[in-house]
Amino acid sequence: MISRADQRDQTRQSLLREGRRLFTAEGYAAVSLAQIVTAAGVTKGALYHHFASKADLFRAVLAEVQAEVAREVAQTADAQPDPWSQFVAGCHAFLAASTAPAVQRIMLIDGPAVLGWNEWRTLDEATSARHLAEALTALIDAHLIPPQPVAPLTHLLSGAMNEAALWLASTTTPDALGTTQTALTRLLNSLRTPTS
Amino acid sequence: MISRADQRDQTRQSLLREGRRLFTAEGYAAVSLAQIVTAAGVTKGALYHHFASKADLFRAVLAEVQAEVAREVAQTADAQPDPWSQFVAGCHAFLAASTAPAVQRIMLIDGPAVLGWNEWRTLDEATSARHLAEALTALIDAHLIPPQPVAPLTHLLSGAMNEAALWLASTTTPDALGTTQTALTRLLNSLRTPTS
DNA sequence: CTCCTTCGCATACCGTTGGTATGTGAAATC
DNA sequence: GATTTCACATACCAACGGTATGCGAAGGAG
Repeated sequence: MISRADQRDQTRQSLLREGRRLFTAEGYAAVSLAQIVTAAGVTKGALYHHFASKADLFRAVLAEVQAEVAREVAQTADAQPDPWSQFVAGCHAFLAASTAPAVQRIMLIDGPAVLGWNEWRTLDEATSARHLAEALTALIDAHLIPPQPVAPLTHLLSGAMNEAALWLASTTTPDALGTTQTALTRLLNSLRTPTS
Repeated sequence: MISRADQRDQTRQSLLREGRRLFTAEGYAAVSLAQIVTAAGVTKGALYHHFASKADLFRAVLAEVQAEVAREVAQTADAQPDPWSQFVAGCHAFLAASTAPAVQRIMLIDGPAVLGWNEWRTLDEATSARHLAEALTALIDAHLIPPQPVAPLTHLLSGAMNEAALWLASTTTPDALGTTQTALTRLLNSLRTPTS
C-alpha cells in the first residue's frame, strides 16, 4: 500500500520533470498539455489538480530552474575569500550557468513572455538578481566601488550577462566563452574605485 | 473606382497597424487573429492572403518597430561630431527608444519567444546591433578603445541596455532614467583606452 | 463594349488546444 | 466497517490558428 502523500508528490515531480524537459526542448508555446501528461504517465485531471493552469506549471518549473542557478552562483561566490573575488566569481558562475539549455529557454526566453516581465522580474529578484544587488552593495560598503544607486547597475549587468549567455549558445565563434569572459571582466574591473 | 494595388496596400497597413497596437497592449499570445481582423475591418481571409501565419504577421510588425528604433539611433548618432560622441549618443538614444511600450513588448519580450532567439538575433543584427557593432569597430580603428573582439562586447552592451530599458518602464524609483544613464555612461567610459 | 482572367478577400469549415465539470475508487478517519 | 476525503480519470466545451473554397470586382485582350 502506498500512501496518498507519497503518490501525490510522485505525480507532481513527474509533471515538473516532464514539463521542464519539454519546455526546454520545444518552448512553452509549442508544448501541449497532452504531451506533458502523456510523458508523465497521467491525465489532464492530475495536472489541473496540482496546477491552476499551463502557465502555473511553467511558473513552478521556472522557480526550480532559478533556484538551481542561484544556488550555483551563491556556492561559487561563497568559496572566494574577499568581496571583489566573490563578485567576479559570481558573475562568471552566472554566465556559465546561463548556458544550460533549460536556463536559456525557460528562464531567459520564455519566462518574460509567458509570465510578463513584471512577474518575471519579481521571481528573478528573489533569486539571481538579489545576489547581484547584495554583492554590489557589499562592494560599495567596502569602498571597492564608488557609492551609487545599485538598482540600475544591477539591471545593466544582469542584462549584459543574460544576453551574452544567449549569444554564446548560438555562436560558432571559436573561444567565444573566453573572449566574452575577458570583456565581462574588463567591464567589471572598470567599476572599481580608482586607487588614488 | 479604387485600384487593386491601393486597396491591397491599405488592407496590409491596417493589419500591421492593428496588429502592432494589440500586440503592444496585450502581448502576442493574448491576442487572437479574430481581434486583429475585426479591428482592421477585414476577415481572416485577408490576413492569410497577406501573411503566412500569425507569427509571420508578428515578424512584419517586429521588423517595422526595429527599423524605427534603428532609424532613431542612427539619426541621433550621426548628429554628433566625433566617433566617441556618436557612440555614447547612440547608446543613450537606444535606451530612450527602448522605453516605448511597443519596443518593450514586441521587440524585447515577445520577439525572442515567438520567433526563437536565433531568428530574433538575425533581425536585430540587421538593425540595432549592427549600428552598435559598427560604432565599436570604428572606435577601435580610431584607437579610442583597445583592440578586442567586438561581437561579445556588442552583446554585453546590447543586453545591458535592453534589460535596463525594461526595468525603467516598471520602476517607480525617482530619477531612474538619470541614474541609469549615469551608470551606463560610466560603463561606456570605462571602455576607453587609458590616456597614457 | 465584351469576354475572360486575375486576384484580393469573404465564408465555411476543421483539428487541436487550454480549460472545466463530473465521476470514481482507494486511502484516511472515525 | 461505515463514512469522508482526496488524488486523479473521463467526458466534454468554447475558442483558437489554420485551410479550402467561393465570389465579385478590377484589369487586360479582342
